[in-house]
Parts: sequence; structure tokens; C-alpha cells
Amino acid sequence: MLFYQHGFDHTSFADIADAVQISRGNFYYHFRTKDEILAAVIESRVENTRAMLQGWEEASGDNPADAIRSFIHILTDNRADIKRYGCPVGTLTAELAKLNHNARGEANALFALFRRWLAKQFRALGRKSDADALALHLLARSQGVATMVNAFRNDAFVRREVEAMGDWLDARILEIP
Amino acid sequence: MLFYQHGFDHTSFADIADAVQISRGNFYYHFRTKDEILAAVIESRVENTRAMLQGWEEASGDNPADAIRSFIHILTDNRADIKRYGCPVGTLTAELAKLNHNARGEANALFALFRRWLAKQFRALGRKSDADALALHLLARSQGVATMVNAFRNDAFVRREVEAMGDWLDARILEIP
DNA sequence: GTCTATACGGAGATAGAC
DNA sequence: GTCTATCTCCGTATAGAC
Repeated sequence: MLFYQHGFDHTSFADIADAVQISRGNFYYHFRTKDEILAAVIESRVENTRAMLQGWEEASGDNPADAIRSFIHILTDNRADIKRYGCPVGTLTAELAKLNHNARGEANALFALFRRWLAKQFRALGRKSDADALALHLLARSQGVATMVNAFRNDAFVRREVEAMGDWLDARILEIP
Repeated sequence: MLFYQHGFDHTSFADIADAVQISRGNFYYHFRTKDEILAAVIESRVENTRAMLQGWEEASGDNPADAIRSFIHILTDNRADIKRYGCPVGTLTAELAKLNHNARGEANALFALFRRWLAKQFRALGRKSDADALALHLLARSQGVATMVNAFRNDAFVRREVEAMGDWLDARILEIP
């Protein structure tokens, strides 16, 4: 999506209309303001994310560690886009924070979706007391990798870090009483 | 700086002129274009960063581990700004990447400054072969924390992660042959 | 050097024909 | 529903007075 590729503020109606192949005027039949488009984009991302997370859960066959590994591997799977545009969630929340935009909360809710889902997996693994902390830690690690690879475009680095996160996860599992 | 607080694209000449207390017209006596201002801002950040890194080195008294700890602690020291605006380097490079801006390289050079400095410290610690990898890892960790705390504004999380990075550093030192 | 006035383009948004 | 034409505002940038 264009908001992801060029940022929300910098994407104009002309850009959008051009991409969707309708005229600028017609746009206002579907959305009254640009903010309304943003809200719809975030809403749609929330839905897709929900579905993706649920899909990982189901594909893991009740193995939370595998579900978490699916999360870790988005870095590898999406590395081409991340190199060019960064993480869609991280860069959007950062931009909206700077714009002091109304939809900031909704964008953060996207992050919270990942956070709660990861915490749920860690809890299912038996990490009752620190599930949320582990979730935040892993989310931060993957955000950090996304930021760095966006700057340095270093594939080897992504591979190393994804592996390191896997090792970290294994170590957390071994710690379980 | 305004570019940090509101982003480069979203900051107008009127905003800047207002902040510096001179008229918009007078601005063009000092800079010919907005991009020239950006270049000057980055240039100035490079200088400040160089000085800061050198200062850490000197304050550490030839103890690279302490120098690295100074780096880790910027997260704690600047957490108020980071909560509101994110990391100045990370958010700038991310924005310029999306704008496909000319100055993208210069902004990344800012990141590279930290990277090389950290690698130098790790090398001084005796990590000859993986100094750069360790530098990138630590840089990514701190970027990740900055992104998360910008979204969630969670002080306890920063404290935990800063401590965890300290522990990680100690473990790397113990590994040295 | 610093100001005011203004040109010029592009942005979001509206009106109204079809 | 989709279009073109148009409005208004704001952004960068320039001209020229002082």
C-alpha cells in the first residue's frame, strides 16, 4: 500500500487515485477525508493481522513455540519490503506519533495485537508471570532488526538475528520449571 | 529540533522561521532550499555525535565496556524525548527512506558512525572477528526499544531492556578467550 | 542582512454535469 | 457512481524595498 511505501503524510490524493485508477473527485464518494482513508487502511490491517496470527496459531498445531517462530520469520519472508520501506507497523506508528495524529491510538492497537498474541503464546508455553515482558522483548528485537536492515540493507545481518532470536526462544523454553 | 519532533516533510518553513524568530523571506539568505537545511541539520548531528562518542571514550578511561554502557544508557537518559518522538536517527532514516530522499545516505552515515564506534569498542575488548556483528546487534536492540517505547510509553520496559543489554554485554566479555 | 509582498504549484476538498 | 472543473489553503521559493 502507498501509505506504507511513501508514508501517510507524503502520499497525496493524486497518488492514490492514480494507483486505484479512479479520478480524484470520485474519491470523495467513497471517503470524506484523507483521515477516513487512513482509518480504513488501519482497520483493514488489523483484520489481516488478526487473520495472520490466527493462521499461525492453527498451523502450529497447538505448539506455541512454532507459532512464535512464525512471527520471527516474517523478518526473513518480508525482507525485500522491509529493506525498502521498513516495518509497516513500526514506521506508521512512528510517523503518526510525530504528526500527533488522531489515529495514533489505532495504529498502536496494531502493535498491541502482536504484543497480546505473543504474550498468549508465551503463557501457553508456561511463562505465566513474564509472558508480556517476553512478548515486548521479542517485538522490540524484530523492530530493531527492521530499522537496521532498512538503513543498511544487510541480508546476512537479518539471517544472524533471526537465528539468534530462535536460540533465544529455545533458551526461554528450557528455563521453564 | 523541529525535524526531529515533527518529521522533515511535515515541518514547514513557517514553523522553522517561527521557531528561529526570523521571517520566512530572510531564511533564503541563509539556505537556498529546504534540502540544504536538512543537509546542515544532519551535518550538525554528525558533529555532535562524533563529539559525544569521543566523550564517552574519554570518560571511560580506556575501558571499552564502560564506553559501550554509556551508549546503552542513552535510552534511559533520553527516554522522555524517545517516548514522544522516537529515536532521532532511526526515525529520520526511516522517513528519508520512504521519501526516497537524496540525503538518505547522509542520514545513514549517522547510523554508521554509531556502528563503527561500537565495533571499535568491541574490537578493543578482544572481539576481533565479530565486532561488527555485535555492534549491529546492540544498535538493533536499542532501536527496537526506542520504537516500542514510542508506541507504548512503558518506562518499566526500558529499564528491563537496558538491564538486559548490560547483562548481554557482560556475557560477551566473559566469552572472550 | 532583514523585511514584506507575491509568484507558483500542489495539496485536500467541493460542485455539479453526466 | 464517476467524471471534470474549480475553490481554497498552504507549502516552497523569489523579488525587491529598506
